[in-house]
Amino acid sequence: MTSRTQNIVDVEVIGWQAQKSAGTRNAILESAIACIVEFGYAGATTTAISRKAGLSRGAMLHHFPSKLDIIRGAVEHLHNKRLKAFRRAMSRVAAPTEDRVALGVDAFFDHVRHPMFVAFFELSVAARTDPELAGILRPTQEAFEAEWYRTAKEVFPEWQGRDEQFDIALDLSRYVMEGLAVSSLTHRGSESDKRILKYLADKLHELRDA
Amino acid sequence: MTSRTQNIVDVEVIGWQAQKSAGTRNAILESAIACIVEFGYAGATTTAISRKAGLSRGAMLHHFPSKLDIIRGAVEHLHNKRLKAFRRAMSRVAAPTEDRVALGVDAFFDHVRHPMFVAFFELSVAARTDPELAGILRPTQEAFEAEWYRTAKEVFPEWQGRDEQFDIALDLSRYVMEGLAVSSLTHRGSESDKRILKYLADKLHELRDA
DNA sequence: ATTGAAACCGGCAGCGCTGACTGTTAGCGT
DNA sequence: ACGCTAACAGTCAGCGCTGCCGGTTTCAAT
Repeated sequence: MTSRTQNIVDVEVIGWQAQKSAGTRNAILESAIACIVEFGYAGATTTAISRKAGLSRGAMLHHFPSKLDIIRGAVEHLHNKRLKAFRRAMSRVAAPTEDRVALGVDAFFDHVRHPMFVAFFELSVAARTDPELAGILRPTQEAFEAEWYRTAKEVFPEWQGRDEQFDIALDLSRYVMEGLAVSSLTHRGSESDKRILKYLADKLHELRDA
Repeated sequence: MTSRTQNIVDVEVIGWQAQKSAGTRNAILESAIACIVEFGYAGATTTAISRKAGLSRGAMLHHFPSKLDIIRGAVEHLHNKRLKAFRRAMSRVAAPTEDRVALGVDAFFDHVRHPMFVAFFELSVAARTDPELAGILRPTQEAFEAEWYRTAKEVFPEWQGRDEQFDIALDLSRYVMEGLAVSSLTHRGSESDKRILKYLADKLHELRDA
């Protein structure tokens, strides 16, 4: 109870009441992400975003002067959420369990099936033909990729010294699971996911023990 | 010479001179595909398509009354081209060579790096949030996928009887190479392609000889 | 209580895209 | 030679999206 009160006081001190409309910013960014997932990047218009966020377009443009500002904010927001989710998942994998490889595969597959992945995917595809969006996205993607490699090395120390095999394992995992995810997005969801994931886990074990 | 004259006569008989504007239809469809690759599906406007095709918008709308008609035609056009290219590539793989698996990997990787794949990819992504486009695309995708499985079984008869391994090999190939291709589209081209492709070929050999 | 800033709303103009229209030219059948 | 049809050009209205501006309410500070 004390800490909760303290928390409220903190909020009141740091940001004054009106600042609570940081919640509005948050709602706008969440809405933008939801619209990208639901309507695609081209269909994520400012009208749709403001409506789903529950305020008028004019009010939204008060917080974010232009559409690109919204996108910029949404990318950053997504990046933070994705990093946090990824670290949480990885901390579970890091625990000393019998088969951490299988856990890692499951974790990464969960990540790749999450709506956040869909949003990043849509953004990436749009960025291919939109240099401005590409400029926004590139640093974020590189940051996540670097974090991914770093964390993977950290979580699987037993691979130390077999860099070649480890890199292959990471590439293989990434391509198989991203390919799988993209396939299930564009074509309809497949039925043979389990089979190929089991094969992938087998091969990762081989690469580790070779 | 005779055959050439005969040919001209044939053309004149079957299709009258004005029918040569079937070439115009072809140019429009090629332009549509090029625009999808260059500007993305959302950026492939009728204006851009007509300009790249070298005629006025009004003239283009004479051949294809609506934009969706153009897309329909472009999808069909793409499908035919892709099937032909695929069969040509597979006929080379079918020849009795020392390592047909490696040839197959190379062939499919070429296919996946071809602009046609980019076009289909853009269309697939757009179709995720565009039911009408999805309706156009689905039969085509399924037809190609079916042809892919059929041809693969035909080209690699030595796999006969090991259906389980064969299906895994096909899924693995597809996901790895599509994942690779998509990655090189959205992120920048990677440098470790060769390494993972070599690993893939190794594993395919194992699956064949296991 | 008054003032000022910030959150919010509604409306407006500009722009690009689509689809439909009218007008022009060239080739084919009779 | 004549008329018809089809390929082509150019223009127009309608529509949706973006960005901006004026107006209103709410809240904190003095």
